[in-house]
Amino acid sequence: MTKQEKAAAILSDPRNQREEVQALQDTIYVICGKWKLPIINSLCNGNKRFRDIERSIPGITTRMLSRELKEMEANQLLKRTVTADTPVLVEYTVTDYCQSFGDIILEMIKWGKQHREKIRGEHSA
Amino acid sequence: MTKQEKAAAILSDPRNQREEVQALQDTIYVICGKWKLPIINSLCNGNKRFRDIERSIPGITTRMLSRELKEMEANQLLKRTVTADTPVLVEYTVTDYCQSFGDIILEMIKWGKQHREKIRGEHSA
DNA sequence: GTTACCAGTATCACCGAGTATACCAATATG
DNA sequence: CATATTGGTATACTCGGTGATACTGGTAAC
Repeated sequence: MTKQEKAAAILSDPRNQREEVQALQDTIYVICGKWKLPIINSLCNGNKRFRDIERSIPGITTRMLSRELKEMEANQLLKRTVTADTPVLVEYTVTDYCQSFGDIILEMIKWGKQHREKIRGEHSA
Repeated sequence: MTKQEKAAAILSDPRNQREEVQALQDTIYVICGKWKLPIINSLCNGNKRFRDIERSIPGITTRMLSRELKEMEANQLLKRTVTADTPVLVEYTVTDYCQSFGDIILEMIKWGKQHREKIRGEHSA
């Protein structure tokens, strides 16, 4: 069974749909919002400091970054570490738990690029 | 190169960050929203007619269904077919392209289930 | 001719996510 | 001293996704 066949099978099996849709909506709930995945992506790119993350995500405001970081920390998707030296240094890192998102992020990046190409190609055609 | 290595390589390449954020946000935009997945679910369950889909999704309004169907058609996630007979018959079906979303959906289902387990485990612990 | 179904549109309104902008306390540099 | 950076908060605002409700134009059965 190929991945595609498996996908097709799951998508067309009525008996599992409720559970599948529930799991999907759980995942969507966790990642929804405009900035959570870009933030995870930025952290995975090696950014740890608040301003570094902010600069690495075009268009985000300090307010939204602050809010999202707080919420994601509460959801155990990332860890906030303060080194008590002066000047105070704050570092954000993704948790192991968050790393399990890696596969999804890659698939979504892949799909997003393909999609952009596809839609653009057909508009110009 | 393993999947993990590939992931690490992609996630740690700073040059592609803007493009990746864009791709991510595109994908998020396409699947987020309250009704898109339930609609795909309904279509996969065999519903094709507007009123059938509407009835199969508790709480959706004709307005939202209409809007979402239009948008998803524009994103080529589904196809709208009109048989010109009287009375006019309109049928919606998911496209092959929508099936290409399968990989992401599978990853998200997998993660959602894991997440549910994790949360449950921690609350009972 | 009244009621009901189909495939939608049209208006009005709410509300929360997201934006813009300014500000704060601390540290550092010159 | 002035200015800049870090790690954020506070306040006010906008905007679009969503909801509620009503309506249209056609077909059809009773």
